[in-house]
Amino acid sequence: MAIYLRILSGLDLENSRYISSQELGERAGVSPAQVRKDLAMFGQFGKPGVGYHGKTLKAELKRILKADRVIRICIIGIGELGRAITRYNLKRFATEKEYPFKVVALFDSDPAKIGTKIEALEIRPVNELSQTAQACGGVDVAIITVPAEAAQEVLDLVVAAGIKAVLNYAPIKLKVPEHVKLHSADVSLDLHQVAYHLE
Amino acid sequence: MAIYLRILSGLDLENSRYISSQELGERAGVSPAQVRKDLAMFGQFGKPGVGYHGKTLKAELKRILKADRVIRICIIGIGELGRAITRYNLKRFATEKEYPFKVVALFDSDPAKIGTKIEALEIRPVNELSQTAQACGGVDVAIITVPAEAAQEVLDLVVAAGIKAVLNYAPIKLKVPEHVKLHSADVSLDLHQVAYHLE
DNA sequence: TAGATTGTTAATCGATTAACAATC
DNA sequence: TAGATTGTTAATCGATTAACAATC
Repeated sequence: MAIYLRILSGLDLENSRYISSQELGERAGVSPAQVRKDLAMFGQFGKPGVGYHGKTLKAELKRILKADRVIRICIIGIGELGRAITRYNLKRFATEKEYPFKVVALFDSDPAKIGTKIEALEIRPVNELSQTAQACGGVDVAIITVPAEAAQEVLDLVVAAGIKAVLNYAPIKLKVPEHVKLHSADVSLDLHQVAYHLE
Repeated sequence: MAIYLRILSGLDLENSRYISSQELGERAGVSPAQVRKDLAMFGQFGKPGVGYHGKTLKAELKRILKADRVIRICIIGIGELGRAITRYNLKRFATEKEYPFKVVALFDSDPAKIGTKIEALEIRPVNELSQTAQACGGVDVAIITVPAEAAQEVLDLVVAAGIKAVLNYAPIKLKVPEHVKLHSADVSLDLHQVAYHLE
């Protein structure tokens, strides 16, 4: 679904712009039938014979993806990768009117880092995650960029703080309770994946 | 497959250590049947009644995943993310005896960056990708961490240089010829994905 | 031998695609 | 009206799981 929103965001949507499942599918790299099925899951947004009204569909997708409001994220583990993701998100949020992800808190366990800042955002101690998240007005999504050894422990803190969605970049398989959504991305697993097709 | 190798690497493999599809599946988060099917694709590595010999299976997996030799990677686009991935890989390669991915070249288009170094590795101009890759002894995998606007152009250079495997971190859908393996990872798409499950 | 676990085949499940009546 | 395209149902495809003979 997110890919459709991105495509619509990248398009010049005059008021009269309609887009067919055919065109949307081509741009997204999926079949027209797939597009129609995906969208039909959430309602009847299309008009037979013309397609989907661009502006309307975009608004609907934003609603469905919760991208019609600010989504508050925190980043835990401010090493190279954490720093990169932090800067990337701060910049996009400041620059792009439509980018809904706002970094609201940073955490690390290293006393030397605590108190230092990235842009205007201070790094806080990870063991105070729950209180800090509360104090800064709530966190929707946590991004974990700590070493593999610390990841499960950190994730448990995240769950305890009541955060319901997590993106994990530590190269390890993590356990979460049913009600928490976890997605893991793993650079070295991806590298193996493509390397496997060599020769 | 890569996940099985990681699990075996994390295990203390005495010579008498055998592991069953049951145990391997539990650790990987897949069914025993799935494990057996995956492994059987590449040969008969198991012994009925006992399971898979740890050391042997690990060696086989390394061979299959091409992880029994150094895999040479280059990183194109040395912004925050490129720098983070570079440092991460340089460090792992230097530290972990078994980590097969060696960063051998860095590229950027910014004249201010060209000639500067990360650790001992100099940043080279991206338009000389082909020659530089050749000169430094060949590149197996390219990692693209340039802005979305430049990604397709850079990928075309990568393909022209004869590189057969690419990891893309730019938030855009790229086109490659059939014979090139492309895998894309996308932080903001992942964020939308988990955010979608909020509430 | 009895118990365990493989590799593989058959059965199940889910996801993708094709097709088409409805309709703009 | 004729042409286009939707939403949905039926058909296809592929992937996962169950089951079991073979065998260590």
